[in-house]
Amino acid sequence: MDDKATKPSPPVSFDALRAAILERRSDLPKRLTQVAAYALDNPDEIAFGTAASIAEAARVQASTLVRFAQHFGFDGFSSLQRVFRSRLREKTSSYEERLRLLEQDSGAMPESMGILSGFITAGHRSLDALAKAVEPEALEKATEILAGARTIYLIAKRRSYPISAYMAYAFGKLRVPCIAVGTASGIDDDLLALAGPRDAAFAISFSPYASETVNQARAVAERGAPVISLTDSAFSPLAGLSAVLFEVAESDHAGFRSLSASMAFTMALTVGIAEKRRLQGSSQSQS
Amino acid sequence: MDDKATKPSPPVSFDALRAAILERRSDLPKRLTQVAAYALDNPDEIAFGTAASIAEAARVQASTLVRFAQHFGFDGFSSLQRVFRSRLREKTSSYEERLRLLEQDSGAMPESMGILSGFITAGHRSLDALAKAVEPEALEKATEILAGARTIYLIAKRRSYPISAYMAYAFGKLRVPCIAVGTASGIDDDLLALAGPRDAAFAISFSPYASETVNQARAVAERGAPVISLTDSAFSPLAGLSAVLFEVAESDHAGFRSLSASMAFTMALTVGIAEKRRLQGSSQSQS
DNA sequence: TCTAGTGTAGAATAAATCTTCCGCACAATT
DNA sequence: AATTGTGCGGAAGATTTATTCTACACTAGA
Repeated sequence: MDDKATKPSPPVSFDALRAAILERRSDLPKRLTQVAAYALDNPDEIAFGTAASIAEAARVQASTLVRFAQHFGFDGFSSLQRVFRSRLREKTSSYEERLRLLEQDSGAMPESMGILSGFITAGHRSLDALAKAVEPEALEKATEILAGARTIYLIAKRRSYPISAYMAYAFGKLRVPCIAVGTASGIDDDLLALAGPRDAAFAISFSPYASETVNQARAVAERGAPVISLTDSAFSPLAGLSAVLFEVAESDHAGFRSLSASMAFTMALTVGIAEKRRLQGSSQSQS
Repeated sequence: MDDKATKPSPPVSFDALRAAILERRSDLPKRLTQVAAYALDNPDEIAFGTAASIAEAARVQASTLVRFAQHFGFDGFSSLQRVFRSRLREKTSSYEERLRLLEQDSGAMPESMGILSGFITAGHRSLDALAKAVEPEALEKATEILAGARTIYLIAKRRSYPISAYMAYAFGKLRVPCIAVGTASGIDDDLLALAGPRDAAFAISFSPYASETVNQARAVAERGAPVISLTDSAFSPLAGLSAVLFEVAESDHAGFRSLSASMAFTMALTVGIAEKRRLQGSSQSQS
């Protein structure tokens, strides 16, 4: 009995399971075949539903589902369901797997390397999330607004400051007029007083939000200049006053974030703006 | 009692729920805000996890999740979870496809999105290269040297400056004494004159190498402080004077680099240093 | 036709999960 | 400074959910 019940092979990946099902499909009992067909046709249902609901949908008994799972070496239905869920999770992130290898043998490597691989993983994840989160229309609109601005005001403090610093550097190289607010000495308010409807601002603020950033962004907005914001949550206080808001959730490692995705995003924005200005600049004679 | 508990509006679509959360976020109690933020930032977790696991991840009590759900008119947590799950069903397989479509017919998508996906790709590549390029021994040694230093001098100009700015920020948070050289006004040389064998420096320079960075790094090295360097080529002028040299080739898109990998690397170094100092600090009584 | 064996359904059991409730703490208001 | 109200945490209770078990039905072979 035990040589039948004890399967040495509980497939861990969805693909492996799928292959196993297809292989043994022909010599499976009637109801189990039924389950197999349903499982392959409606994997999402299996992932989300309860045993009862799935059983009903597949016109089987709940216990049949358990038997099905056990036939393939699983502990029970729940274990099988886990495979179906993980499939949905990792639908987009093939990096997860690749980097899990790195994380695994982190026992052998020095701690510092473990930390590094953690940040690399977080970076990959962040970039994936970035790709998903950004709406093309929003990005296009933001680029347009900022490209059309006379002067671009960069507002960022603390953790976000390095990003604006890099933007300022790049804008300088690209000959796009911009002013980084809050670099030093309290002349910020005087600088912001120059802003008008023909200008625009780009504000960056991550979670603990610096009140100064918000205040300055608001000041600019009140002077009629559209504000484009980059933040890490829709809860950001910048949400209310922004013409366009980008939400980029930067993954963290051990509580620290590496700005990898934010950097990629802002560079794209920066280059996009410069590109658009180059095209506009030839027709409109605003040197 | 019933007019408070009986909300007429249990949002059925995820978007409606999201909107409702955003609208009422400001007048939500503390923990409920916490849940709201977590929910919007990690919708997948809510869809898959159990109340207990989600509660733990969001640092809340399980009962708070139920209260949260009820605040928005749901029957209980399960009803709310159903909304999150339905979202996943719809969006399933639309993410990656969308990006792939964008990459394929880049004529159809706005140019700005094409630039973004280019930078994202470059970022992934950079991170992969980083994982391969860094020698665990070198990283460990660098961490050790910098952790043992009395003061860490950060030397970076131009394109590298944002990186050192972020390091300075992180070091400040972690209470690691450091000095960012070259912030403003030409007192750099005076600052560097304070460096000695018990200190250490971290220099970053990418091509075209700023001569000032090299000079300052050399000055520190000559005063006996070991220099750790991050650069993009073994031919960097920093190569000769560095105790440890890291070579990280950042992929570019259209000639611009996004610092994604450099950021990940320096954050790993920063956190590694802080971690090591924390361990050392308990034995050595250097407050 | 009878018998042995395997598969299935449904109920009972066990486990996990969600929900409710109550005491406490904190904050705002008088 | 006292008081009232609201929010929170934790544990007990209720419900849903998965699993096991037993009796029955069907098929195949003699």
